Amino acid sequence: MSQPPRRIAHLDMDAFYASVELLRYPELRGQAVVIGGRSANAPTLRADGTRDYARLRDYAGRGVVTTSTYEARALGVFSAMGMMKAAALAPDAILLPADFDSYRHYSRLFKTAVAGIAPHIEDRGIDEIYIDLTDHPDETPALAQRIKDAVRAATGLSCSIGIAPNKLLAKICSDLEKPNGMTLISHDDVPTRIWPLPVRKINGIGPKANTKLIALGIETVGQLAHADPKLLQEHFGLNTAQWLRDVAHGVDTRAVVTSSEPKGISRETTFERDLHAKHDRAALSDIFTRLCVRLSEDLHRKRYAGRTVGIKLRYADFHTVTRDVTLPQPTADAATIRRAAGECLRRVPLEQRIRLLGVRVSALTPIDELAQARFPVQGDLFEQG
DNA sequence: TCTGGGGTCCTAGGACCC
DNA sequence: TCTGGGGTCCTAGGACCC
Repeated sequence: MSQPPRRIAHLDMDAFYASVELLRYPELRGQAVVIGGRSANAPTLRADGTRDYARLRDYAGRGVVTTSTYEARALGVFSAMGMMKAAALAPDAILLPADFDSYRHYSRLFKTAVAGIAPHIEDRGIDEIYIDLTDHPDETPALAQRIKDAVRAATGLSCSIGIAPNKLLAKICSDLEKPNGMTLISHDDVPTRIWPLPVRKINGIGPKANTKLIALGIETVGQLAHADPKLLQEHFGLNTAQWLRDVAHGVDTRAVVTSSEPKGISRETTFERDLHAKHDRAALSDIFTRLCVRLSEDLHRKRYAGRTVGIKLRYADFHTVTRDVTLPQPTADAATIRRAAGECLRRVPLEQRIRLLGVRVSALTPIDELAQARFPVQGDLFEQG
């Protein structure tokens, strides 16, 4: 029994953070604008009422580009690029600090607007969603346009939509005609529309796999589709090789998942300058404690407790280590997290300077479920004793 | 001019239990 | 006196995504 093809949309907001900033500062429209860095760069108001914006060239210190306008991208400035490199490429670009509260606000607005039309939504972060339109009565192009119009009406922002028989293809499609794009493909379009694309366009093929594939002479999705299965298996293992072949043929059976529980909650920070465990002991200890307190606050706000407490350390040479410990009972308490994380820290080499410290709680349980389970659990303990 | 912060999933080895 | 497989939990690291 073959299923009728599904109708899956991927909706991606166009240059989301930068576009939200342009709503607030419309005079910047058409200019190269970069969001990122540490938050000392907010525009200041001059006496005559005009704004004084920081320029990328004025930036000094650590940090990466969070996002940029299409004008900045034309100058070679993209997400995740180091700020100093971006400043070398586009010294005159406007620099704005990220304002995540504002982005979350617009995120809620656009998701609510879509849900009013098609409620079967999978959240994929602040600026993108999958929508299962299979059971929606409307015709596809009109429906996609309706969704785009609703997002625009709710936020003033444009988005790009890809609609395809599965999430893999919908995701690739939403990127094909950005910004303000709408791309519909069927499975039959895979050879003409997908095979010419570089393998890196596939969600799940990152920098490492890309480099390996290119070394094997595989640059396009079509070449991947026709690659020798044994060759792929030798270099990627059985599971990944099978997955690579499936995605190259546009095959993806993953469902649109409308709700999920978080697996872990974490806080981390990269220092302004690298710190040494002995030399900067007090400063490090202070940062460590503050991370634990903020993590505890996050856990309480989201109503989760976790049994596994872990740390992450990044050394000056960027080498990263993690340690974790599992407690007998879930916790959200700052002092308990701090103690457990402190134990983890003692199991890690501390000769080299450190650039990043992080704390994480995983193996989560909702606090409300915990409250109901607590008494029976303690009863069991008493019976043993 | 070195590379943020928040996540998910996968792999792999060892402990431990049946 | 040595030897099974399977299952689950814990820990560490890595790739990847937004």
